[in-house]
Order: sequence, then structure tokens, then C-alpha cells
Amino acid sequence: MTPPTSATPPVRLLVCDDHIVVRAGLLALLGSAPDIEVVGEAGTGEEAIALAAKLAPDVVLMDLQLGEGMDGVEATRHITASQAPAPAPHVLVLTTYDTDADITRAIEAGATGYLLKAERPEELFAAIHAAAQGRTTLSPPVASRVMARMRKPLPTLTDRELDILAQLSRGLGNRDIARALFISEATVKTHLGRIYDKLGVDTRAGAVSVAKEQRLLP
Amino acid sequence: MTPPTSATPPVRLLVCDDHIVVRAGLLALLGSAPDIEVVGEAGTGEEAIALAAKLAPDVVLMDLQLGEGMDGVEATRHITASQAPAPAPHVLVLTTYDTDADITRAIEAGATGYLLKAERPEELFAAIHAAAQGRTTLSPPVASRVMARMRKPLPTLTDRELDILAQLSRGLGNRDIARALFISEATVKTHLGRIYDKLGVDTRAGAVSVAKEQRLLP
DNA sequence: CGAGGGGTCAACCGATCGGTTGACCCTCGT
DNA sequence: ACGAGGGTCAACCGATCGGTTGACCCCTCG
Repeated sequence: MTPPTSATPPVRLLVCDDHIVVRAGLLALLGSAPDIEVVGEAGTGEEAIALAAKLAPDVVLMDLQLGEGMDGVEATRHITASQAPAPAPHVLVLTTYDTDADITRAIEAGATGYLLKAERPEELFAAIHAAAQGRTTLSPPVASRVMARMRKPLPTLTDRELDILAQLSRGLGNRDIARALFISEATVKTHLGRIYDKLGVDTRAGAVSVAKEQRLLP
Repeated sequence: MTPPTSATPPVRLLVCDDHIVVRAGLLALLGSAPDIEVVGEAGTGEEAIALAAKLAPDVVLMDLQLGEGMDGVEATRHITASQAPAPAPHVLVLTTYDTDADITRAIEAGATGYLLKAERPEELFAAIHAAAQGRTTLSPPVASRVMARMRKPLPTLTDRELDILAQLSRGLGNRDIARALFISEATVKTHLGRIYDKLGVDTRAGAVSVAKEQRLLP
């Protein structure tokens, strides 16, 4: 594959994961790769953005699940959008989830690659180097989903429909949803009908269930 | 804290986590602890049970989320129940989730400790040594929840109620739930009423939402 | 043996939901 | 400028849900 080019400087990497144990594990693991240099670590999205700007790494290894504050997608958006002096770092997503919603959001946010934590470490090393050069790496299951997505564009819920869904998952009735969103009850029903269609269900309980599984809701 | 006792033999540890990257990270991390010896690694519950019997480690570090097959709780149950020649290993749970349902199930399954992946590595080392001696370690948030549980015994759903909930989350109506479980519609309503009470909601959509958040459903 | 918890069932009521059709008004992009 | 997509609203219907009360059975535990 990639011959060990001792002439090439190591990839400068920033690791972002909210689980300290996992982060420490990644650091220990990546320490064994000679051509990767971890220049910083972050436990929150805010930290990641700040450190990315300060350290100007080649690649940011980003988890999507970041506990309390901003999530990995938002952090990715900020980092890739930065028109700082140095070119914006490439963001390589490393996460547990491979749902359509997560993948789509990460790609839209500007992620260069999308790896699953179930991946083999060698793949991770390779993906980091690929990302440093702006090349995309996708874990097989992720690639499959992306392809399937291209072929049969899955129903995408609109922002408004997500609003409805959020209220629905609170257990509100149509009347209360209408009040919460300052629209009429009739409109709520219309939206719900479309949501049912898109999610392939025909009851509100089913809609909430699918929504939670697809991670469409926070 | 713990003085390096060169006289004590290292703790023999089996690591079980379905995410290869995380597992490799843990191995690399634990390799830096002189008095811990990783004697095996498993990616599934089945593997963990087999290796625990074969290797007879002092401690099994167990993730609850194990992808496809059996989950960590079941694996824990098997391992702690083994009346093998050697004494059953102590199981130390290391996971992301700190919901009441997960904690309760793990403890009931015989786990010796319950750590979160957000914990600091030193805590992990200490907890492994504690577990080797049968002493319990709980992450602070977990300990809090356990205490709260003792004070105000949270509503625990019965098995039957979980059955109802499972059907409910499929979006079934009362009639279909009744048919699926071979009971009358009236009974379904009765159960639903109690479920609402216990979960603090008053609609089916709300019940599904809370259930998914509390991880009461697979 | 009595009490209590879990599971089952019935009948009733009003309120809500699910589904449908048709319509209007925006704001995009070709 | 026109169409398409997204958002809003209305009126109607039958079916279902949510809540209540009361009851019976079985098992376990003290």
C-alpha cells in the first residue's frame, strides 16, 4: 500500500472524543504509528474548534457523540468552514453509529471521511493518512448506505416535520403541538400524515419509535 | 495512591468490547499499567464467555453494548454464574450509558463494578485492581443513581408491561397488541394505564419516547 | 391463612386520532 | 414567468384511544 516514506513529515492529528478512557486509548494506540503525531486532544466540540484554530492540525479525528454541549456535526461544520490563515483541517469522523441521519449530516457538515469504531486499527491509520491528503475513506457499512441512498433517495424529513416530531415525542396531542408551534391543528395533521408516509408507519407511537431508532431526534 | 507493589502478581485481565478500535485503544492504554496483564480480548459475548472459562482471568472488563449477538449483561450473567474449577472472574462493566435500566440489569447480573467510559484512566486502573479483590467501584454518576434508586424506588416495569411496550413501539393499536400477546383488549388498556403511571406520561407516543430514552427497549 | 402483587377481563364514556380532499400562499430555481 | 416544493389551513368521518371502576384468579411471602 503506502510505502513508509521517511521523508514525509508525520500527520499532525487532533483527537476529539468525550470519553476520556476512549481518548486515552486512542492516544496510546496512535502512539504506535510512527507517521502520526497527536498534537492535541479535546473532550468537547468547543475545545475541538479552539484547538483546531490554535494548532492547525492536518486532520481532526472527531466523534459525533459529544455529551453535553455541541455535537460532533456542529463542531465539524465550524472547523471545515474556518477560513483561517492556514487551510481548514480535514475532519475524519470516528463514531459508533451508522444511521442514515448521522452519515448525511456529517457529510453535509464537510467531513472528509466516516469511519466506524468497529473498524480495524490499520484502517484507522490508513484513513488518517488519506484524510490528510483530502482523500475520502468510508467504512464498508457506511459506503453501502451512501450508495443505497443515491439509488433510492430515502425520505428526508423537512425541518418543520422534525419540529412536529419533536413535540410528538413529548407525548403531546395534536392540539398541544399546534399551540407549541403556533399553527393550527389541521396543519399538524397534515404534517403528521406526511411523516407517517416518509417513515413508513401509520401511528404516532410508531413514528416516535422509528424516529428514535434513526436518531432523528436529540 | 497505590504504591507499585512489585511483590504482587499482576491482575490477569480479559477485555470485551465489540469496537475493535476501542479495544485496541484499551489494550494500548492498559499496556502502560505494569501491574495489569491483558491475557485476552473478545469482541462478542460468546467469545468472552469462552475465553473467561479457558483463561480464568481475575477480572473481565465488559462493555454492555455488544452489537449483534448477546449483550454484555447476558455475558456477565453467564460468567459470574460459572461454577468452574477456578472461582468465577469478577466482571467490571465499562460502558457509555448510565441509565437506571442498564445499571440495574448489570448489577443483577452479578457485575462487581460499573464504570463509565468518560472516567479518567487512573480510575479505570484502580477499579480493575479493586475488582480483582472483589471490591466494588462505581463511577460517581452511577453511584448517585444507585443511591437515588434506594431512596425512591423508581417504577420498575414488569415483564408483561415490557411486552406491551415492545408492541406499542411497533406502532400497533390496542387490538393488535391484544392479538399479538393473546390477551384481551381490555387487558392491554389496563397495562397501558400502569405503564403511563410508571413512566410519567399519558400518551402512547410519550411512553415510547421515554422507553427509548431509558433504554427499556432493545 | 391472609395480604399483596401481578395478570387477566368487562363495560362505559368523551376526547382524540387517522385519513381524506381541497385549497391558498410563499419562495425558490429553471 | 412558471412550476415545484414546502408550509399553512379547513371540514368531515369513522375508528381508536385514554380513563375509570370493579372484578376475578393465581402465586408468593410473611
